[in-house]
Amino acid sequence: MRQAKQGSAEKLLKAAIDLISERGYHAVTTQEIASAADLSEKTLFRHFGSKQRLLETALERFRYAEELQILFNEQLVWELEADLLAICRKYHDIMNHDRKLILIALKDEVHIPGFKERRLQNPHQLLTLLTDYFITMSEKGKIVCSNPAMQAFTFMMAQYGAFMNDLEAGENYPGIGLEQFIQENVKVFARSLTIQKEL
Amino acid sequence: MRQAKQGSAEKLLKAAIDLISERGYHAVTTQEIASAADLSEKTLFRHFGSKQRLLETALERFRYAEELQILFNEQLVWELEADLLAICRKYHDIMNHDRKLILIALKDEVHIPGFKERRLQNPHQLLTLLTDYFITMSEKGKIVCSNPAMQAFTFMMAQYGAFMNDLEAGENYPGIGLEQFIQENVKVFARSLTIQKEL
DNA sequence: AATATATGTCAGTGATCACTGACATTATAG
DNA sequence: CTATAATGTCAGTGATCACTGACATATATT
Repeated sequence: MRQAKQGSAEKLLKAAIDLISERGYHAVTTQEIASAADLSEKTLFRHFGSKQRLLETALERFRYAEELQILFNEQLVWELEADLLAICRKYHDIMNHDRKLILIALKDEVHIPGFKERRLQNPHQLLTLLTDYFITMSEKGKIVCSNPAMQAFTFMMAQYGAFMNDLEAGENYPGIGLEQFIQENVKVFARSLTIQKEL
Repeated sequence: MRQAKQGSAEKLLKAAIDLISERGYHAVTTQEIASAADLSEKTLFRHFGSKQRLLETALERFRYAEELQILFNEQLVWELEADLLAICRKYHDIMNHDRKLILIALKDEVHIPGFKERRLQNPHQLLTLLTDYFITMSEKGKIVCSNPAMQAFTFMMAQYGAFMNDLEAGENYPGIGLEQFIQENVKVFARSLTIQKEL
């Protein structure tokens, strides 16, 4: 029955993430989590010892930032619009993967040590990589970029806003989809960075 | 003792907002709220009847969108960069005023009817007003704007992202302040909208 | 002084919840 | 067949929490 144990723990973790991300830690009972996993409450406590420990274990599933590194190391073509598009898509990809965990962190009724730091690792890394990208592009003479760090941040914030908007309510703004937004935003940035300022 | 009653209800509402926005509805007890307001738990229940009703009353404090309307009606000078700056500042002003309520809504462990709608009223209105502004500016020949609604949305998302970033953790990104971000973002947009696309 | 109003104290109720111990069941592995 | 591991059932325990009723107190108005 070894695979049975594995399966049970997984089911419990998934149920916990699903329920807690929707309704919050304190609003979900251990009984509910166990039922959602088709297991008894007893099994939950045998596996994790406490409700808090269950959540902590669940949060360790948070995705790390390697994918982003790979993208920047290998998949860029040094053509502004194409690269920004690729970066955007990877960003939303990663964020969507962690969707429910981000929701839990947002509600954050429970303090889990080190979790906030891990959550922030991705955006921080993206900021660094994007800043370096802008600098290099600037050196290559392909863009005009007076303040790379700030412009990288600005670009990131737009993505973050769109993600949060989508996360919170799905369709707050009828007729405006994420993909459309990404394309428009990339265009705005590309246009702004590829021309001389002449006011 | 009429002003005393007024004062007590206010104190309770403020305490409720403060505590619940920080730790969530279920994590805060009525006892704590009462103590924070320097009143007895009994007084809380005499005023509001239930914990839920207390929160509902507190959330009715949500600011309405008149200020935004006034800004667009009276305070624009039809000069892109100046207007975008003014709009940004007013936006963050309003959002910051509702900061704690937005946090509560984000955690949203309690379903309060009609609250989500009220919360979304502001951004929706801003989107409409900003779109109209872009259209008019385009007609005046002051900007080149192919897709006003989408570009207004894009501009808004950047502001929203920056606000949420600030809301969540204050100083996630050392050395980058909100005001700097606003200025840079306005520049990026202004540059993108004031030139011909020539790719 | 008399009345009304806002608040406090205190002791308690009933519900819920995280968590436990004792014991039974099922399945698998050796 | 037997030992072991995973799960279930059931009946709890102790703590916490929203909420209440009875009664007292303080203050202000008339």
